[in-house]
Amino acid sequence: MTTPTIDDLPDESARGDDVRPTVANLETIVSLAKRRGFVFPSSEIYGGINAVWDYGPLGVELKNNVKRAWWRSMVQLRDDVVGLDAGILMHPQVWVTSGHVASFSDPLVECETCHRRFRLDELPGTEALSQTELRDPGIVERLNLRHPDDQGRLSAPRRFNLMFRTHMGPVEDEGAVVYLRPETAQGSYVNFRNVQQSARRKIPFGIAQIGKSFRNEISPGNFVFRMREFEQMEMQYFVRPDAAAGQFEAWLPRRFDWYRSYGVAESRLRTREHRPDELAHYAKKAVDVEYRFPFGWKELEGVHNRGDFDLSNHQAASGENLEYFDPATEERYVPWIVETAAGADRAAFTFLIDAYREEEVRGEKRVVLGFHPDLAPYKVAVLPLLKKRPEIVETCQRLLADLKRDLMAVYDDTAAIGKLYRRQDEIGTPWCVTVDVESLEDGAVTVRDRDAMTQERIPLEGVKRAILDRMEAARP
RNA sequence: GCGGAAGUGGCUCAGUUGGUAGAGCAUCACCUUGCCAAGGUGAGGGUCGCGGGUUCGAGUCCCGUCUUCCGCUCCA
Repeated sequence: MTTPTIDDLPDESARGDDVRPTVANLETIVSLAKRRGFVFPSSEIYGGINAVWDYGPLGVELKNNVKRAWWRSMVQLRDDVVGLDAGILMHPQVWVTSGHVASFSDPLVECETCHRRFRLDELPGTEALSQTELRDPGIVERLNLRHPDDQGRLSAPRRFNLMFRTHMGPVEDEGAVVYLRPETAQGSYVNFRNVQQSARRKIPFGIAQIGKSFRNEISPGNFVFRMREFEQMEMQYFVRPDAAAGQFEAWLPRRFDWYRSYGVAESRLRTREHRPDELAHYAKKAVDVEYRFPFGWKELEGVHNRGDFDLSNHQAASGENLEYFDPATEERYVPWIVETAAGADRAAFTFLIDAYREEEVRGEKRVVLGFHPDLAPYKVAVLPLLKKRPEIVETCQRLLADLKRDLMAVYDDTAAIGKLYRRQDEIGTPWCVTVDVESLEDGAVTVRDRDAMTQERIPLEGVKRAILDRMEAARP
C-alpha cells in the first residue's frame, strides 16, 4: 500500500456513496454493544450518568487492541518517537499558560427576566461573529442583544469552562484547585526537556502519549463519540520552525492511512481543513481526519500545527529555558510542534461500526463483525464438534491452554456447531478451530476462516503457528 | 444548554377506555443431533427509569427528575 500525499486524500467534496453496507442507525450498534458486552452505560443501576460509558469484556479488549496498534505504529515502528505517560493532575499554572483557563470555554449569556442561560453563539444575530468577537465582554451591549422569547435583557457573556475542577490536599479552598487535564498534550510539553535529554533525541522527534482526558462538554452525545471522560492518543512532534509546514503535510496522510490499514473503508474516510474562524486558540493550521458515522461526517483525529505557542508560553511563564540547541548548526530555537490528536474511544467506535455487516439467512437478519485480526477481541475460538466424547473436550482444553499463552482464545461447547460459529461471527473472532472424532485418529483439526469462509485441516501442533502466521500476514 | 421524541425482563417490542405484566430472540439445564443461527422438554430473569400526586386501584392519568435518541452547537 502506497502512502498517499496530502493532495491524494479525498477532501470534503469527495463524499462518494458507499458501496459497502453500513449501520442503519446508532441504536443498532448501541444494542449490539450492550448485548455482547462491548459498551455499557455507566452506573446503569442508578439510572446512568450522562456522557460516561463503560467498556465491557469485549470492549476493553477491542480498545486495548486499538491503543496497542496505535502505539506500535507510532512508537515501536519509528525511530523518532518515544513514549510518555504524564499525570492527569498537573500544576494549575499549566492550564493558565496553555490558555485553557481563559479560552477553553463557551460563552454563555443569562436572561435577566427568566434567568435561563443561552450560548451566545446560538442567539439570532450572532451568526456572523468570529470567535474573538464572541469572547468580547461588550458584545451583548454593542449589538443590543435580547432574549428572543421574552425580550429580557441579557448579561455580558460569561465563559463556562470546559475543565473539571477538583481540590488537591485536605483543604478545599480556592488555592488548592487543580484541574483534570482536558488534553494529554501539555504533559508532553512540560516534559519536553526531560524527554529530549534523557532519551538523547535530536530534533525532529516526537513524544507519544495515551491517556484519559476530561471535558465538561455542554452537549455530549452520540454514544461514545463525545464523552466527558475520554481517552486520547496524542503525538507531539517537535520540529525546526521552518520545517513545521512540511512535517504537517507528511503526518496527515500517515494518520489517514492508519485507519485504512486496519480495514476502515476508504469511502467513509475524508479530511477536512478548519476554516480560520474555527481554529482552536493554539492552532495555526488544523486538518481533521473524518469518518462517516451514522450521524454524519465527524472528526476522528486532528492534525495541528501549534507553532511555538505552547513551548514559548511555558518558557515565559516558568522562566525555564525550553530552547533546543542544534549542535550541528549551532542554532538555538524554541521548536514548533505538529500534533496528531486522536480519540481512542472514537477509533474503537469507528472500527466497531466499520466492521459491522449484516447477512440474511432464511429470512433472518444476522450480524457479523469483520474486525481486523489485530483488533478482534478474541483471535480464535476452540470448539468441540461433540462434547459427549471426553477425549474431544480434553483435546480442546489442551489446545486452548497452548493458544492462550500467545493469543486471546476462548472455548465454547454450549450449543451445536452452527450456533457456536455464529456466536463467534457476531463478536468478530477471525478463526475457529473445531475438534472432531477424526481428530482423535489423525491428530488434525478444522481451522475455519471467518472472512475467507474456508476450512482447512491442520495438525494440532501446527494450529497456533498457523494462526500467528495469518495474523502476521494481515498486520500493516 | 435549548427545541422535539422516547424510557416495560440481557436485546427487540406488545400491553386495548386505569383492574396488581406478556411474546420473540438471548441465557442456563437435560434429551436428541453432529460442520455453519437444528429439534424437544423445562428453568431463571421485570416492584414497567426514579420520586411524588390523583384514585378503592396506575405500566396506563398529572407533576417533577434522571437517562437516551434526533436537531442546533462543539471538540478527540
